Amino acid sequence: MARESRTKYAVLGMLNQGPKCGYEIKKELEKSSMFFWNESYGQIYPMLKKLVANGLSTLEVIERDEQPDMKVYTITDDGREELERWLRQPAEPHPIRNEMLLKLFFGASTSIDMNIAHVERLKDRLQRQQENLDQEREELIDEFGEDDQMVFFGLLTSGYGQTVNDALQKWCDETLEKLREMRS
Amino acid sequence: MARESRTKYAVLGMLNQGPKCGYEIKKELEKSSMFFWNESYGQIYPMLKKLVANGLSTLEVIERDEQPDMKVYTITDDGREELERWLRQPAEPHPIRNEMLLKLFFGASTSIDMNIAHVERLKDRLQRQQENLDQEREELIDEFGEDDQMVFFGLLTSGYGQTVNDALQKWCDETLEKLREMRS
DNA sequence: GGCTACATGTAACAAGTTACATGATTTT
DNA sequence: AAAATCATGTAACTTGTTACATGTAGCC
Repeated sequence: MARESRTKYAVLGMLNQGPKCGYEIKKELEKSSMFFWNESYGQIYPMLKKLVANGLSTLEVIERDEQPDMKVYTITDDGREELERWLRQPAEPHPIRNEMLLKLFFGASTSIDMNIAHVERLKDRLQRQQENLDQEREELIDEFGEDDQMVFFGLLTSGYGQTVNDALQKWCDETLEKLREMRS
Repeated sequence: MARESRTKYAVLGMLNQGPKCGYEIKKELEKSSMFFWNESYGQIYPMLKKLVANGLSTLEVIERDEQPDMKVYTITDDGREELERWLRQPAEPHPIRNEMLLKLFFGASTSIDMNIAHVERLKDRLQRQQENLDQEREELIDEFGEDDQMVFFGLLTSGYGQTVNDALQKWCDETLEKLREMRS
């Protein structure tokens, strides 16, 4: 996609939290509290190499016997500057694709039960996400305390997720009711 | 992206609402009430050609003097079957990328005012979207009435948007308050 | 014995955006 | 006179996913 990639900033931002290897970055992004971003290994590893080539990160190779080398990346001052420059820029809204809503929108072409099933699956996913979000919020506070700068912002984005999650669970319930009414 | 494309079903679904040309499909998808999906011309036009080649749509060329031909596509029974087969399949959650939240998450690396500006821009966008959503909901009901099958499902997806929009406006207000407290 | 976690990477491929080309008509 | 809307399309390009390759260590 010709849309300019944000992978660089996602990775720089992660490294700015502290030195990490590619695997750790991926693990972080897979947490429920990072619901708003994702990157694949196919993006992360080449980007890390590129960051070092451009002086935005340094690399320390940790050799471990019998296990593959671990590559720990550390952000440089230039890297931090690049990150901060991006942070000052307004965010561009990314186009959305929600398959569940697309199916529901065309729902007149299938049975009510099919539509109900789509909404129920969403509700299940929301409930699981909510539990994970709650758990990770607690872990975050336990580990760093509430006054930590990073925790403060983590709680803001986590709160966004919780807000949307709550609202959507209600929408699911209301929608399921309307669909069940339709059926009878 | 190796992830299987849903463009085919988005286009088929649109054609199922009635015969349309590529331009009209794009216009429909640009409406605020279609916030949950997007396609570019670069996807739509080649897909329409492919649908005809696969017998999922027929094509009628309307010649107009001095203006370029208009190509009106009509879904076939095979196309309708293909759409219905997809509607019966569970929806896969699409990965999300929200640049604004990524910036806020890394917010400790910039000034509070920058973070406030990000949230304020989101709030503006939400307000505009809300107005459009309200307007389009009214137009939909005025044009087809509340009992129409298509309208029923359109109102469900529109309601999803309104629910999230409401919740997010509240989140913006709360977040702005927290950020302003931080500043002092 | 098999599964999961740890750890790095790449190549092939698919998907999707943007910019361009073309040109009439309608609105501002 | 300029800008937007109507209308079709493609080529170049970027982005991003998936599948694969490789191997250890620890757990059930």
